[in-house]
Amino acid sequence: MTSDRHVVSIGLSAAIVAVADENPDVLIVKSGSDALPFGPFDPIAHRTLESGLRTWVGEQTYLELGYVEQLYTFGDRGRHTFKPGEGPRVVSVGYLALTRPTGEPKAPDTIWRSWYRYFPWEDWRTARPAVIADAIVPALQAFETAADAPALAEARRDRARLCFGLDGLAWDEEKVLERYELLYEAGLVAESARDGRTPADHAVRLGEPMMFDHRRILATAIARLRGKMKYRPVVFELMPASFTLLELQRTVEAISGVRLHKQNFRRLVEDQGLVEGTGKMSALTRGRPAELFRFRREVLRERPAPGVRLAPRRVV
Amino acid sequence: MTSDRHVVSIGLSAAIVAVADENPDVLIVKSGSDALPFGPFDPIAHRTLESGLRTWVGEQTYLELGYVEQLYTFGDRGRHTFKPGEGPRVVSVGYLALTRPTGEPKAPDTIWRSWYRYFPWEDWRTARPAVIADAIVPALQAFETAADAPALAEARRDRARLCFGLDGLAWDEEKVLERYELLYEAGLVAESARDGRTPADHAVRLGEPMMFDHRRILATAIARLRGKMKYRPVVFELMPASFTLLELQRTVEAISGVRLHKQNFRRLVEDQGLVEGTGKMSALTRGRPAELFRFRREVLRERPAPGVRLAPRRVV
DNA sequence: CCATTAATACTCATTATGAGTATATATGTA
DNA sequence: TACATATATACTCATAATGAGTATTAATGG
Repeated sequence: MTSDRHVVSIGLSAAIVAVADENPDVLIVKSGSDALPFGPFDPIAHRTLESGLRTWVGEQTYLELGYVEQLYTFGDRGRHTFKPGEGPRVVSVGYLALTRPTGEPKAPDTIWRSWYRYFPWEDWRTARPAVIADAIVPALQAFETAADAPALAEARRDRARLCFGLDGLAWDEEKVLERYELLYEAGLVAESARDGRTPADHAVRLGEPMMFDHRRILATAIARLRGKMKYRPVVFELMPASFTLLELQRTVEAISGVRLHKQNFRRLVEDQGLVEGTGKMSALTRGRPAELFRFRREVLRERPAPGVRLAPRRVV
Repeated sequence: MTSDRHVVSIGLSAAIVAVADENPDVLIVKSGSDALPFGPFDPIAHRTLESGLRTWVGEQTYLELGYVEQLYTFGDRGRHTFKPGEGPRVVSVGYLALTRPTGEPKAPDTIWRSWYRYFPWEDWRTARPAVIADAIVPALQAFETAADAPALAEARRDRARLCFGLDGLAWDEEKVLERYELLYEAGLVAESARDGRTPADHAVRLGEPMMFDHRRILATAIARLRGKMKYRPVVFELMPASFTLLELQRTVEAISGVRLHKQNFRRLVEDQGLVEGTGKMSALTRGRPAELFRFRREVLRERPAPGVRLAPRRVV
């Protein structure tokens, strides 16, 4: 049934995320270009893919992973650098893992980096990122014009509008992967030329590139986390045992990339029973001291889909 | 980097779904026990996993797949029947595919079957399925009692409550996989004993079993479709070019397994701009003739997340 | 003392949702 | 023909959820 021509090897990659100082950090291995921690799956040693991942991530990064979620399995030829003849084809399984901030990583050549370094157009917390109007919109317009059929041009135009919220359409913070794939197809990220998809003479190189298809995996991870957060209390995997409501809000904002309405956020989070006051006060604030809250685990037993639905603030 | 001990072979399985006569049918291959169409991924012939899937599904079932979505990659040892020594370990990638009803399948040993045959507890359209009160609740109670620690017993109790909507909790039609996994762990499905997870002398064998981990893949497919339908117009992949609003509603109900409030469903679907009237009337109804509608493709360019959010009917 | 910063408590309009009622238009049959 | 039955479609109405504030309180640093 399974002859030799069918064998592949499986690579496991993890987007390991922590939020520190209001930045959504991802663990990066510096090996030439930036890479996600990754390693081969050993079918003899490990019963499941996830246990394989946990093991070598532990060995390689000295991190104990808490929350782990499988994202997607990528098998595209041409988006992985292993050349034909160098052994079996690699199929990569991407994972999202959450952890609390740890300070400097203990493993060599490993650092925490804000994911907005790789996706500068995704951070709308202070303002609409300038790169959108300055570089993305004109480049996508050129991509539209370069289409060899009117229907294709229109389709490209529609994609651009929906992905980047043009012509008054709303910005959808969950469309991270759609945006990256559009930029990839339009030849606006370095990986696109590297994979031979577009000529190497393009001028626009948006965001920091990553090794193999790791930026695509990271885009998938961000999108999944932004969505999941709204109906599962996963943010608390990133928080310390007690925190102020503003700290919680800043964490949600760091991930979603948008600012929220403070009073409504508080109402939401309390009415849903996601947190409970500890009675203690935070000492480290500037204004009026805030109460420290903790995650109410019981919410998992009460509500079918408890999460931090976003209550965005009007754009000022 | 990738030595021989790391090679595996990849199996692709597809839950191919069509709705006919108000039944959510899935394409089944009869080969001993019921199986999903599956085949090995050939890394030499195919550029992507999805193109590999489309090719051999086309060859094996004579179906042209329209909508295809990757579900999950399972690598568990012990949930796949291939024994050690029989070649490389198989990692299976599950897919969901949607198609319009085709009548009898053309491929040999292939039939359409309602998915509720495998998940009888998931069909709440006429009433709460009797199997829940008759078999599931008592068996899960026994499973709770059999726990060797009070904390474990309580955790099992909570899972049962949340999964099956006990003690007045709401039924969440999306928790299909959670329910199946709970029944699997509790030894209440045939696969559990087959995999050696539970003693073979258990009396309860809920639903029709499937080969390998195919029932788990199907559970994942149902859950994904039930969720996705609410924010993406995927139902229309299952509908003919024109249809009455009741036909559309019956399709949504077949998938979700719950009855909807007719007037509110109509309001939702029209206000969202998901459909538009064709001006023609349906001839095949019993009561007052209904207008025929068609899917408004433009909705994809207008709304960020158009879908059929469920407006459930009060349980009578 | 007061400007600044943040926390927390309320208010209010608008929209979305759930559950109907009312009426219209077919078919089949007494 | 009249009416029972089955749908389709149009409206209504109360309640809940959401978005956008205003108002008040409590700290710190000159």
